[in-house]
Amino acid sequence: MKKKFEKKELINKSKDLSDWYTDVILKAELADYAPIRGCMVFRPYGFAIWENMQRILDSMIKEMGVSNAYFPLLIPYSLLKKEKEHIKGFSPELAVVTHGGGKKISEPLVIRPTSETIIYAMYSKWIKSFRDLPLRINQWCNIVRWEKRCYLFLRTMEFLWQEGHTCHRTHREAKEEVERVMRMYEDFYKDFLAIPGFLGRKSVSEKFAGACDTSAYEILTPNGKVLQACSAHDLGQNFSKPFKISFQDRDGKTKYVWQTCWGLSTRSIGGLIMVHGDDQGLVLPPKIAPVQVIIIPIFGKGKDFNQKILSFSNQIKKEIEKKGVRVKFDGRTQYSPGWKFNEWEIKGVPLRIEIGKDEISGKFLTLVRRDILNERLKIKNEKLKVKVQELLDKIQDNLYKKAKKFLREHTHEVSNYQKFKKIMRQTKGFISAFWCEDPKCEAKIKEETKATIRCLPKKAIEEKGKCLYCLKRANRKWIFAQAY
RNA sequence: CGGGGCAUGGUGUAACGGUAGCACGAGUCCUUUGGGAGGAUUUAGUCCCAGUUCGAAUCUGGGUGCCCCGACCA
Repeated sequence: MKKKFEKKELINKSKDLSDWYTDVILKAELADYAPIRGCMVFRPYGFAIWENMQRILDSMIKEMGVSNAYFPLLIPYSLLKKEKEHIKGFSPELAVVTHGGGKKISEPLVIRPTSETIIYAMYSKWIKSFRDLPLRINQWCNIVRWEKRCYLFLRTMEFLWQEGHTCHRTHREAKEEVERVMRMYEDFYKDFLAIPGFLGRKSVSEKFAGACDTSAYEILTPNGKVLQACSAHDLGQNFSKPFKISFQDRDGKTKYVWQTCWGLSTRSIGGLIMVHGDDQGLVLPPKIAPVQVIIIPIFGKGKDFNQKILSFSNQIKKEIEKKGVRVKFDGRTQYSPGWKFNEWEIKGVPLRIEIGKDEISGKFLTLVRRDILNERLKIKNEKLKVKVQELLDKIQDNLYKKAKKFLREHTHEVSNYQKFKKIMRQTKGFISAFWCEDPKCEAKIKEETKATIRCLPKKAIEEKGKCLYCLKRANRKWIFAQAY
């Protein structure tokens, strides 16, 4: 049947990803533009996604033994200056407070672009002995970076994230921490957001300002560009020296601590939207969907009849709720069932239950999966509770498999630079290729193809090969892609 | 920040320098409800600041915001 779309018509995802992206965010009521350049408002539905992510990740962080704390939003400029690479990396995007209480203040205060400096100023006070180590703290907060070009969720001037900051007695311990955290992030992305990706180490030119080593999880979006989904940094002693975070070790000697920091931001919501969405709108993985099941009544003639529909729907809702499923009933009478179907499809609710005359008289229910829209499932009433959970699990699983398939189809092994250029011009995606690890080759490749080094995969092995660009000897295959 | 485009009710659009119109939405009432319901009725607008002009949505300058392409970034 031909649909006559008049309201909330979505732009085709495949036709124009970036228009679709903005459109679906506004129409699904995830977010809206704020009256401040580059800033966005998280609307309740969008914020609920973030709250679910926070809840899950927060418990994972705590399970690792890291505690939450909170540090100030404002950072004295002098503190921020202490680590040279760090200030150099961040100074172009700082928001600075110069006036307070109507007067110019003597030392400008910076709104945190990240909290290393303010946190480490405190750490130097708190750490005295090897017995104080490891010190592992996380904070959930907002960040401001004066970005030139903004994009809902993916790049806004203010964003929300968690940042973990740890101090260790040895470099080895710090490195282990980075690995542990990256494993946690990978699990989070795969198991909850259903997003596969590449985990690995950054090249020198791509690492965090002030880190000696950066690890990241890179995910693929439908247009072949990739997103850095989160990262963890081995800071070495780059910060502990200028910030004087030192301790007396067992041997009586004073040593500087070895540090790590790691973060995951609301950018991940942008990735989630892009990876799973389709022409009908959002498709949310059940594990993080604010509403997992939507019940839509199909009213008819007569008060008694509609009352029956209402009470039956309510009974179904309660039954499902008992199993801990997030379920909502849309009893609005001003909209037709068809209108509601479309509405909740845009919002990406994983499972829909329709309740009308057939359901209240029969012994079955009608269910529709968001990831397979053209199929109406008939479920026996008594099997509902089991089936709902089973279907939610299947949807979660299916979304991951689909994304994984797309990732596999868009990951290429390439040894020839001409072919590399051709892929970057056409489908893009991830390219695995030998690189001699000379930044000059890296820069040239970027200039000529827009592809940058995303990471050296964790699973990479030592092999013999030739650099994609200069043909000199190379020992490892790196992952290239065009970044968002 | 460099290059390009755009800005009209809540949304999408129209109007030669001369009456701001249409559709959707929203409000009220009635009839409807298994894939974006219908009728009646009401409602609301030229992004901001200057300038040109008898007269500006329209022309000029500046600002702001959004989109696209570059540089930067989680």
